[in-house]
Amino acid sequence: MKENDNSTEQKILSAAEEVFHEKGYDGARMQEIADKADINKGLLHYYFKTKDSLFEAIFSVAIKTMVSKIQNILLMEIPLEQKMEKIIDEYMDMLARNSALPRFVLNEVNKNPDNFITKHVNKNIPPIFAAFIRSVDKEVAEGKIKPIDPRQLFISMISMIIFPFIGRPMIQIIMALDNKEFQQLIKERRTHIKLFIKNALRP
Amino acid sequence: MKENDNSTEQKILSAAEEVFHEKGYDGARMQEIADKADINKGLLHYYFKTKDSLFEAIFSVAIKTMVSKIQNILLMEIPLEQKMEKIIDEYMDMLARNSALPRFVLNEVNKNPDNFITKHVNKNIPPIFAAFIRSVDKEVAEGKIKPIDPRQLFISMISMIIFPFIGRPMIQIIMALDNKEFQQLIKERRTHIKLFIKNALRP
DNA sequence: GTCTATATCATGATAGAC
DNA sequence: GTCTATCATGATATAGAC
Repeated sequence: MKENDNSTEQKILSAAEEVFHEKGYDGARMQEIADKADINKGLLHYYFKTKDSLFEAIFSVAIKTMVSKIQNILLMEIPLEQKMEKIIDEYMDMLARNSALPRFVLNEVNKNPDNFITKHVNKNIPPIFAAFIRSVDKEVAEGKIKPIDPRQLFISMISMIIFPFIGRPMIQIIMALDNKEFQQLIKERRTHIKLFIKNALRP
Repeated sequence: MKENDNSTEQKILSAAEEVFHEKGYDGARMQEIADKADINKGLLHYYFKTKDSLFEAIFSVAIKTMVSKIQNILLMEIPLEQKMEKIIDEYMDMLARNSALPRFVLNEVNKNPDNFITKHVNKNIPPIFAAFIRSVDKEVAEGKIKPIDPRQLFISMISMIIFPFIGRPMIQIIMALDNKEFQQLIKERRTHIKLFIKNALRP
């Protein structure tokens, strides 16, 4: 990193990340970002001419955080079960540190899928996923796991990992959990997901 | 229903539902709702004095749609497996008809959990969920299913049902699916989820 | 680079004619 | 009930002094 972490630009980016992640593009206010960065609106516009340009800076990092980790693990030359366990562990670690991230990204992508594709999508994602399909199909053919649609398996795994962070307040209400109890549940969750998938796949 | 479906109020509510579900509270514009209802802003404010009051009308229906179905099924006196299968079938049917609903509700609840609790939560939800816990524990004790934390099981089931509707554009990109292929995947999904859970739980 | 002041514009909301 | 016209506010963005 050649930038000073306490540089004005860095303060702006940190503040903007916080506000955009929490409130989304529509709910975010340039004034609030300026306040949180401890500068005034004029200076904020000096660094980022428009709200859009500031948003793009935040969003591109967010989308990268969301996809690159999975992408890297999918590319590793390790057995399927280890691959899935690694995704579960590392993705849940990342989400525990950035719990507002998935809601933010999924929302903004939904609001403007085309912009998302043209500006932010890595063209070699589908081939990487195709490799996942092949490795599942191979294990099925070898009788190591029960027959299953690899796409459904992948969606189920991702769903079980991400959803609790999006549905948190609802889950807490339904199950009458305070914050500490919810944290504990999340902590235990990676073990649950691994075992759940393993059991579902056993022949 | 004693109301005329083509009454002005009904046209407003339909338009508002569409706009709020799609864009959320912050992104929704009274002008767009008026346009979609084919009236002008003045008349819109005559029926609903503030944006907030109109939002509340839409949100209270949305939250009810999200929770009442599960609630009703959980109250039925049927075996656990049937209960879960019924939730999967009926919830996926409902979401297929209202695909923007979960993102909308989860987002707004997240933005203001307290308001959600005080205004919209049915106080007897936690007891209903406690009954689900008991029925899972019972089946575990009888050796009919593998030992499992009922809360994790419930979260996993709900995650697998709801997430695809929230993560749709991302899933389509990663898997390179067009709209028709995605619809087909969703159609097959209920079978997948039922079998996946059944397999995971078999002793 | 940083600040204050201001322009510009969009949006929610109201007033009043019909 | 329905419309047009208008207000008041607040948000993005710019201009210009230091």
